[in-house]
Amino acid sequence: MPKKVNKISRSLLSWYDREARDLPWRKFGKDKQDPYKVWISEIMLQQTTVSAVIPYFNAFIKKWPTNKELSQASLSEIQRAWSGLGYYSRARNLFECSIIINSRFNNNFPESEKELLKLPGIGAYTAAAISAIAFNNRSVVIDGNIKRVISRLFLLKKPIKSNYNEIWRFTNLVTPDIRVGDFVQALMDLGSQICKPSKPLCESCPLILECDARKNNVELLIPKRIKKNTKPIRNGSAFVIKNNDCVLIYKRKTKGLLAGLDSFPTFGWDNQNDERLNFLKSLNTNKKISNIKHEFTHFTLNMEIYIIDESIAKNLNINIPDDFRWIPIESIENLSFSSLMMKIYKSYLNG
DNA sequence: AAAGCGTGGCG
DNA sequence: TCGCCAAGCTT
Repeated sequence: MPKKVNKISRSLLSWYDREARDLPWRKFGKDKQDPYKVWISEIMLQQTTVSAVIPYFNAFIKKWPTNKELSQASLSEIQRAWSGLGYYSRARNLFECSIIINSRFNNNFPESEKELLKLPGIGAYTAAAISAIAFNNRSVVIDGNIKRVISRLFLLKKPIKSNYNEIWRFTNLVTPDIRVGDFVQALMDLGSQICKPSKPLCESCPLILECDARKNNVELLIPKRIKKNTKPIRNGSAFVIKNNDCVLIYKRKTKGLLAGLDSFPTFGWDNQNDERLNFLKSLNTNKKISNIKHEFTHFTLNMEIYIIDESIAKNLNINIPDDFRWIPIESIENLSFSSLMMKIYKSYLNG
């Protein structure tokens, strides 16, 4: 086993030296890692593809090159920079974390996994990843890719969801004492480029001779997958309410779905029971312009889009809450819109 | 501890 | 088309 373990880390690192992707947050060789950039990239990459992250990362770093500058930004600015990327609580936690790093750590990230784990938005994976990649500590890093790679290398048959301890033991076993940051990134690169879930490119894999799943011809059966339940369908209504070339916008509640983001007034789909939106019930909904379908992780949304133009709005006896804002149409791109809201806006433009 | 939380791409 | 998937965290 020690021989196999040694071979794995050496083969993988030499593969990484040849094949590593040149990603904007990566430094190679003797270049020093910037913990701030490692942190931003790791938060953005949570459940998010590399190709989706790259443009957001570049814009983000351009706007806030250091933690000091980020900590002096406003939450809404950061939410706007996050607009469209998804999982928006990440932006809120990122800001809170930035303030802590500024005020308590003088803008220097703590180097230990244990300290990193205490920070908002940083869980087991991210703490280990920052520790390994930014500071080259020998942390055991486990993400979705690594779970799959390790399960195949050692023929671990239990579903990865219920096999954390065993996967940790084997990952610990293969993690080298040097070049830890390169090693964990190599494992993740291998998982995403070669040891893919459905069509692994075993013939190109530097670890093909060490892989127990491959030896037994079961690489496609590992890790074992559990089929998900079918997604429920929800229905809702969204309202583009016009007044003098402005549209009515409000900020969503600070907890739950699309928390704290700007939004058109909507109704009936998100379990928020926001009493500020009660006035929508008295609106005439005869003027529907379109339907929109939008997929969330855990439900499918069918949204009906209505236009309420000023001639109609004027004659209605509605009380619009104080914290709603009339936003000029042309400055709508300055808002922190989710992709759903952007979809509604585009539907309105085409409607 | 299981559920909630986004989005866009892909086969 | 539509289910699956992608460098998880929080409660």
